[in-house]
Amino acid sequence: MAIHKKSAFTQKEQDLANFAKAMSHPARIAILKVLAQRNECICGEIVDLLPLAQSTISQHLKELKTAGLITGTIDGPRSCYCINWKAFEKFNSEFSFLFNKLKMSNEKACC
Amino acid sequence: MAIHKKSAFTQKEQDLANFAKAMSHPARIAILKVLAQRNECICGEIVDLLPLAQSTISQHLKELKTAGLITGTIDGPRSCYCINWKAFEKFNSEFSFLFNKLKMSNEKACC
DNA sequence: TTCTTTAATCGTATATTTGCGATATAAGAT
DNA sequence: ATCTTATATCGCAAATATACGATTAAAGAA
Repeated sequence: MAIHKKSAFTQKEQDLANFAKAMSHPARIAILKVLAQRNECICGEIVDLLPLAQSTISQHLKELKTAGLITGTIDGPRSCYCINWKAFEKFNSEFSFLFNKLKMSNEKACC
Repeated sequence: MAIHKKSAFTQKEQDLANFAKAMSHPARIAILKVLAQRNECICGEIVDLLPLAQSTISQHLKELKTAGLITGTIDGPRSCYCINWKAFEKFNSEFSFLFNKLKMSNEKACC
């Protein structure tokens, strides 16, 4: 394919897509669930909860962090991760704006 | 990696992930936007609106349809696609349930 | 029937993701 | 200083996704 054309779309489209992409793997959904359930920051406990190797979990955490869905601070030999609620609010409102609001005026389905 | 471990997660986690995956590309976000804006079913008009080849658009449409985000009916030599609002409602409620509801009891951030 | 139009599918090249083991890093414990 | 524990990163193999041109299919128009 030579070139990815993602940059040919608007920033909002890319932002929404990136957020969705970060959630596009069940392991990452599961990680977010754990982080959301426990208010306290979690680190390697996730490794015990999920059926994946430590390095793989670490990689998923990195992706979530890069995408801005979670925050993470290094705390000695262990790391601490938390849900970035602000990012979810933003996604939720953008998402709703894009689809729910439009739905209001277009309720009738056609096919 | 040999094996994908997606099946090791719950059905809900997989469903959410699949929905998110369908939206994880700006082209598909853009397609959904077009379908949401025009109440009427769109087909090849999308090809004129997006900077991608016809075959690529068709592939994205297929993915959206397979994931259940849109419906499509063949209408002679042209096809008709529409947003599947029900699927979005379901996603929205699952998503909110997973994160917004939990947020209520865990407002304080930790890191 | 043959031509045209519209959209799906095939084949293929390249990019990205997923996953793991091995290794590196960094701080506390001994 | 050495050992231990917890994470991150590297390197690699396999799976998927992205994109396009070429081809196919299917229905209306000529």
